[in-house]
Amino acid sequence: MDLNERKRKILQAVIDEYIDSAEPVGSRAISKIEGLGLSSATIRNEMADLEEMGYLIQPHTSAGRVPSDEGYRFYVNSLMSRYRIGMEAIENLHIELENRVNQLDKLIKKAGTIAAALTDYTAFVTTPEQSLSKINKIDVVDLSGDRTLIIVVTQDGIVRNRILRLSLGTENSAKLAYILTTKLSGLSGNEIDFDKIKEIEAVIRSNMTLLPSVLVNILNFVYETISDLSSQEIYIDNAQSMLKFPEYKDVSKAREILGFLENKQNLEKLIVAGSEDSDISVVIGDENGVEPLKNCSLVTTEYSLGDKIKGKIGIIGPKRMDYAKVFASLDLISNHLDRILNLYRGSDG
Amino acid sequence: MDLNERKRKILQAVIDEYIDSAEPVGSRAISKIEGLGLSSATIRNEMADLEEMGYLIQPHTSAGRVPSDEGYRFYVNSLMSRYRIGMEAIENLHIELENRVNQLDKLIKKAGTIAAALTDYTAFVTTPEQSLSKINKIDVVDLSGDRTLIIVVTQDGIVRNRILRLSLGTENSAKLAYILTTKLSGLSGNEIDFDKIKEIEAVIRSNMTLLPSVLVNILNFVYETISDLSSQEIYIDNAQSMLKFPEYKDVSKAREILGFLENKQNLEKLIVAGSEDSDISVVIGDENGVEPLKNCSLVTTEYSLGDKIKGKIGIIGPKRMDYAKVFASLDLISNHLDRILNLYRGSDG
DNA sequence: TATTAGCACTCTATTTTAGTGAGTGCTAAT
DNA sequence: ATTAGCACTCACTAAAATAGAGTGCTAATA
Repeated sequence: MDLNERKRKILQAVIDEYIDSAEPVGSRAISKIEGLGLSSATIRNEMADLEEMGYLIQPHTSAGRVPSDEGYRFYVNSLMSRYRIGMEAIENLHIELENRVNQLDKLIKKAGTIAAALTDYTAFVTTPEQSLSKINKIDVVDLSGDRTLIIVVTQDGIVRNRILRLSLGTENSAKLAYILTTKLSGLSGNEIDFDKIKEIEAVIRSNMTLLPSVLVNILNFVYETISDLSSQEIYIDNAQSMLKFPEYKDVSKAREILGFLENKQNLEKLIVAGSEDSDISVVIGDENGVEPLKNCSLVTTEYSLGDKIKGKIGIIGPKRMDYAKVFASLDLISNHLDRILNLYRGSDG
Repeated sequence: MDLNERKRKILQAVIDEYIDSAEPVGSRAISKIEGLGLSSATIRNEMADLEEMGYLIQPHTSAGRVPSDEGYRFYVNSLMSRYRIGMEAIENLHIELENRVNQLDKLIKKAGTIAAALTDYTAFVTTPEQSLSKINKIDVVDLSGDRTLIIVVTQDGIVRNRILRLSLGTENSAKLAYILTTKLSGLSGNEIDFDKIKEIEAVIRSNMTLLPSVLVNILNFVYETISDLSSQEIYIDNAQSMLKFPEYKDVSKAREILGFLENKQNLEKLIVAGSEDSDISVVIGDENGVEPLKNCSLVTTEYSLGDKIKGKIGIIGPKRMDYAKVFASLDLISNHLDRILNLYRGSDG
């Protein structure tokens, strides 16, 4: 069923107003808005229609209207006006991000912080999913105190390391590093399987003398360290901003949400839920399927590092969040991030 | 001024009770406690004395008593009874920490999580302060897309890296790595000064042909990466537990605290404040000098990695926290952490 | 026919009032 | 020195009164 122009305008006005005030919106407030020129009585009739259509909800008989999830959905898809981010903010973003460009993890984290600052909502970022990242080099360093450090470097500049509790000696370490690098470089984490490991084992056997138990130990560690490549971190920023919304003035609700956000597993579930193939994905209320966040919305977008390696950045906030602003901010940041990350890969900067 | 045995018992009872209930404690409640055998009237007299001495406070005329900061201080220093942690919890701790032993950062983080779980308060951990950590090796890796990765490894197994946006080629990278390692290994971050850098510059000049601007760039990056060694991370765990205490049922207060805890600079200030030379340090209320946390207490202890490299682990909670439990938990964890970290350095594990 | 003014009605939120009870300090008795 | 007894204080709660925002419906109007 289609909405005529007037109904659209009214719906938009109601949602805009509700996003601003968090209070049920009455007909009088809408009738006062410039450019409509309708009396409150007319608005009342229209609002009754919009309620019947499922876009608005009346909390109780003598209250104003509040948008339903469908209302928000319609608003996001077809109604809301674009938000323009100030030049100053863009300038700042530029400076802040450029500053960090030489430390990947910190860059990602910073992007989250900026998203939070720009929107004033809770932001999250995931580190890039690196299971497709190709190995560039493996280093083995002999440490003091009978420990050996294994370092895996990918072509994208990701570094992962683990400490092995045994000593190989400098020479053996170097030899091992050479063998591992030769056999594994150019491969991505998920191309390394049991056969590959067996192959490496054979090469090591024929070039070095190691106790079998030590060898198994080493291979295990190498495998684990490579597996680390596909482990994603999720950072949350500005979580406490949730507390400022009247919808969570009930501390127990706030606690539920913050507790949820503090747990990495929960976030993983949530962020998967937020996946869609469009550029920016919006999950409104119940759609995320996560009980504690049923009154929250989730806006997510992707950034990419190289060809296939992608991470996510997004905003979590109350359903009545300022979608336009959030969209604009995420768009800006993810584009910026893409550009910076690709500068890396392109010509010298 | 000294407290007689009876006053001490009463003060302890009042604080124990208040820690439990968060409500002002009345004379009747104390008189009912086993083993004292005093009427409420007597208790009232004693409590009036304790108030005069500054250990208790009466929120208003007809209310019970609440401990003052001095009261807590006395309680912590001389009154409270020891807390015994269950065998099961110790067992768990053991398992959880052993599991992580091969990834230093994650181990530290995990220790914080366990501290939070054990006490049910907010925990923090700092990564070890590494400015005294000696450099073991410096690696230079030529990446795809005209980028070069510089990796610094310390003898303790700390790895720091940065990406440099220019290409040196494989051969030059190897040469550079060799020179840097030779010149810098065995030195700690704060032993590397301008003269040292000049010295390295000369060596590179005479062994490699690089554009002067490129060379400066490289040296800069090496220096920055080494400086990273002394940058400490601070992790917070279970922050949202603050919300469950009645003292923060006012959301705006809770927000103030959580906002404070989310900011790294704030934490740094706070944790410095928590420094004392004793084994476990306790900062009660105002003592920390930080406005938003004036109703919180801070219990901090140190763990050490190697000889001089130390980090901190601690608990933040309401002033009426269960100090005995927190002490016992931190003690347990820091000892455990020390043991694990020293296993690393001692003989094979 | 679409819009609007007017009005009775509904329901929440705020303020007011009264009442309850935990706790105190003081005094006098033990 | 301790305690029973009592008058008094003050926060908290429940109930009652009030205010006010908003609705739906009807009848008048353009």
